[in-house]
Amino acid sequence: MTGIKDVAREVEMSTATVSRALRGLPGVTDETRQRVMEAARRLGYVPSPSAAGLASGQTRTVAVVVPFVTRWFFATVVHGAEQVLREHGYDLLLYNLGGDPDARHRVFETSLLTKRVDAVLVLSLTPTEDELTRLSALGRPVIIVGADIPGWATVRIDDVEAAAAATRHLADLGHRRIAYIGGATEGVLDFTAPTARLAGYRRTLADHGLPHDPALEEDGEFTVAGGLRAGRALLSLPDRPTAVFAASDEMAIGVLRAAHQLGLEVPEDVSVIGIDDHEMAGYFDLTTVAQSADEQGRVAARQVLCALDTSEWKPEQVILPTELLVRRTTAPYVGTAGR
Amino acid sequence: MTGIKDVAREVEMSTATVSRALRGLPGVTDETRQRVMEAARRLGYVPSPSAAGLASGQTRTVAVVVPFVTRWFFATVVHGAEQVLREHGYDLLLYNLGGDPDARHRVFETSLLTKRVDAVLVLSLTPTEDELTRLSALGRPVIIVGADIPGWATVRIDDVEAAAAATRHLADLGHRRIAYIGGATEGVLDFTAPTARLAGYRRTLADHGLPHDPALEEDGEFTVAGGLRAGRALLSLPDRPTAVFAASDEMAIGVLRAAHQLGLEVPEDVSVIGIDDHEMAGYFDLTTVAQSADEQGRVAARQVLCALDTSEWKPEQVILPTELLVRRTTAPYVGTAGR
DNA sequence: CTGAAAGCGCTAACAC
DNA sequence: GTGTTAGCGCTTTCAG
Repeated sequence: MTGIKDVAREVEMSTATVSRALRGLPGVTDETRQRVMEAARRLGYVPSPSAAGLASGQTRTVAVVVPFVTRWFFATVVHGAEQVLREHGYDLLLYNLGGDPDARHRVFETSLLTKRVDAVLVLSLTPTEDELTRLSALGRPVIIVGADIPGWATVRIDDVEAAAAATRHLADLGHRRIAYIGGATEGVLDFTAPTARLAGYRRTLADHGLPHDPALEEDGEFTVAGGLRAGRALLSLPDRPTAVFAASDEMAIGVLRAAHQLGLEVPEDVSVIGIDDHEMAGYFDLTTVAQSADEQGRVAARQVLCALDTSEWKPEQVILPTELLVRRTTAPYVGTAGR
Repeated sequence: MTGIKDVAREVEMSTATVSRALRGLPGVTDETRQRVMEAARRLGYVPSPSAAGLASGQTRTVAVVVPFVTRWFFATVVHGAEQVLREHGYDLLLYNLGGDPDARHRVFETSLLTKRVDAVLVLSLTPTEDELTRLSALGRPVIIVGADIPGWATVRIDDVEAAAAATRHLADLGHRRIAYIGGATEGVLDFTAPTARLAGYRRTLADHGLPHDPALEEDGEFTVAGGLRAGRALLSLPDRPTAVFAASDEMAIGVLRAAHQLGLEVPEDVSVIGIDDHEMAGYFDLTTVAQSADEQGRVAARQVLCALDTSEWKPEQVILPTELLVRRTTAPYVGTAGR
């Protein structure tokens, strides 16, 4: 394997100069740099990240901890982050918890992260106190995406407001029995979004003077399957809701399916709205409160890069905008006469 | 940062012994190992992968090159692979091409892979001759998932047979005008699956003595959007097909949507079948030829591990089974009377 | 079973 | 601008 030494010998210079030239550091003549690059290319020089890492203490790698890569939101954030990291020469180490409580434990516990990455991106999880301690112990920038953890650098949307916007849309259409499908507000894999969205829903109901009926709140586990189940339960109610707000598009799609199975028309019999603007939302004409997962990934990655080359970096909370996208699964409430 | 030296000093032994003990190598008394482990834990010792990598030449990291993390199949394969790799102490470096031709070029061209990973997993791409050369030049195990590259280690399904099974199912139901929606058989990101599936479709048509109508073959780009577009085109034909075989569930879902938009009932007016058993397939009652992406990821990861600790490893081609899952989007052809 | 010592390939002060 | 010189923190012969 040809190393930096070989290149140095080839151009009859010291390895230090070669190293500087190759990395684009100042203090090297343009001509020298040219010769070095040329020689490196000719010799087929390939740098050793291990050696560089050992010597410099920087791995040019960032860890991304994700609950489930298979979920649209997470995959998309990873996609966005990878894009800008790669662009800046950083590699992305994927830690997929996959719903396995042990995996989560292992990742944080045995800090495999240490000495392996320059920074960490945590997606949507609410780290426990203990995990936060370990994360700060890393002494490296940590950016949290999709969760609101006070005091930490986060990139997310305003979940309360997103849910409020969805609920408001339904209320403005005249709906009075508005159901909510969310997710567990605690558990092994806990997120802050479910709690915030539920709060936004309830607050809006109150704001509009609408009664709060606990029977209209269901857990849809943030999956299509869960949304289908919850939707079926809700829409089979004797006094069923005329509108359903699902806290994610995947659950909303499940509700659409549930309505179909029960022979209900959307939006004639029931309005449905989600959150996300999932890639499939458009094909279902699903009205939703759009957020850009991609952008959240990119912004988070930029935060990482910024943290990495700003000596005195301080955690920042950035909130990305959401937008109500009215498509065709929501319609004005027309009373029972409309059916 | 406490290193191996600190642990050595603590137990009053050489770093060599500590290293051996920590890695579970033979030639260390049980008692010594106990003391070392204990001391390491107490001191909060964290190994440095860079140092270990530099000294041993092994990074305990495998690269996974994926066309689009956001696509169900790829995300699921990654999920499966990550699971077994992590279990065996390997990290997963994600290279997401994201449809960017430059990205692809960069990943293979500037062999960032070298000296950085112990093995490479390539998902679905058909590497070019040049890329294959570079891959072999790595001198490391390379496993290809979801593509048929003769001479290389691959893990995949029999795409020809999967497509044949789907087509056969439709033909057996009495359909004679069976459309096919696939993907480009060449391009920047080219896969072998589209070609194989098209072949399976055509072959089965011929086997059943059904005419081959080029007008019934559309490109759906393997996305819901593409499937919707292709489905709309196909189902708007004057003499429209009575059944549509989409080479992926995502496209099939697009077709379902197209049918709905055109006011056609599935399966009464048109039968639809896909391939994958995508997580959403069940909710659409989509008949499909199931493949386990998860399992392909796991098997591929096991191949990697095997290759890594078998000195004389030879590439193996493993083909995983598929299964026709008849749900409710396909039905017997009942002639025009049925409409 | 354990230890000594020589690197692995590069970076970073510090000289010149 | 460029060279010299120490390491970075491990693993790995080779001795004992």
